[in-house]
Amino acid sequence: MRQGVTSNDIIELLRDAGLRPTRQRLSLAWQLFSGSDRHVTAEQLHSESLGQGVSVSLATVYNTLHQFTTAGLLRELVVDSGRSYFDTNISAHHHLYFEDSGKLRDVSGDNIAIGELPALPEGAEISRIDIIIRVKNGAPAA
Amino acid sequence: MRQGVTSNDIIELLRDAGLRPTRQRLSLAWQLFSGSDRHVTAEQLHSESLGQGVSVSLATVYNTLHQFTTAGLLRELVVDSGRSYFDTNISAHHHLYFEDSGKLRDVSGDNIAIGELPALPEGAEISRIDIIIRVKNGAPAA
DNA sequence: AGTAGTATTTAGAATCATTCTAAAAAAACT
DNA sequence: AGTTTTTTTAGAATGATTCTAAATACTACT
Repeated sequence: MRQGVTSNDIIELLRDAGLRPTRQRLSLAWQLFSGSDRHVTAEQLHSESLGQGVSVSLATVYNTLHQFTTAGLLRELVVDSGRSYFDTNISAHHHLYFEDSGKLRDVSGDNIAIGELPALPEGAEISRIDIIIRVKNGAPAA
Repeated sequence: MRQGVTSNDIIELLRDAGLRPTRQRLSLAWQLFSGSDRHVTAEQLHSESLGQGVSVSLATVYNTLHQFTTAGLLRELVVDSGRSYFDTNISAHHHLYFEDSGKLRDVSGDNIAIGELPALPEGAEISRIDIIIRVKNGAPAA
């Protein structure tokens, strides 16, 4: 998300999503949306909050991440079994996953073309296409 | 995998993987590799075994699935957070995931073209590309 | 501002898939 | 048969996540 985000922008973001601007939601939204795009786990976001002196419970972090996801502000990413990442970049794109470090990096959606798919059953609808390029031996370039 | 698999084929499969043909490995390998391709979870395979009167512990099912995966007989699939699927089809292909039912279906790798990727860091290597097409409202066609 | 009513947060318990542990059982080797 | 090595196992442990029910914070209304 763009730079120069104000706290009013964050309040509005929440209001538009139908979520009351509580202390904890404001703080979490600020962490997620005021800088550049991020990929975070619930645990990460939680300890980041505590580190900044903002007290939020882990349960609230989970609740909030799911609310943001439902509101379309985040995209949930399943990359390895056992933990979920949340991506603040909700535009069409894919991921490079560094297996050694557990880090993720975005890949533009333009680089990948999907050809014809098998016919889907009656009434079925594609909700999303996830592409994960798994990389070993190497950390993401800064 | 092809039809007409004999128990000798299964024994050889295990031997080639450097795994002793124990009662439980034979039984699990038979369930996995004697018919057509499958996508299973550890729990599924475990209760299937019990249902057939073959007693195997859940720990052994997990161990065996991982051994088979390491030996290249299976491919582990992460499709939703919290559980792993194992796919007996190890050729290049992708997946249709039916979110409602949790069922998976193979999609030929030919239908998807990957264009140019961002340069990978020094020494990094692509270990796998996973493509999951998530479908809602609809079960897989028989 | 005060208060009623609803939404949110929270600590801690509960859950679920998975992994670990250390002991028992099975297989292989001599 | 006896010894060594591998495998299996029950049950405990782990770790991420969800649930629960009580406490707290927001909002709207007077």
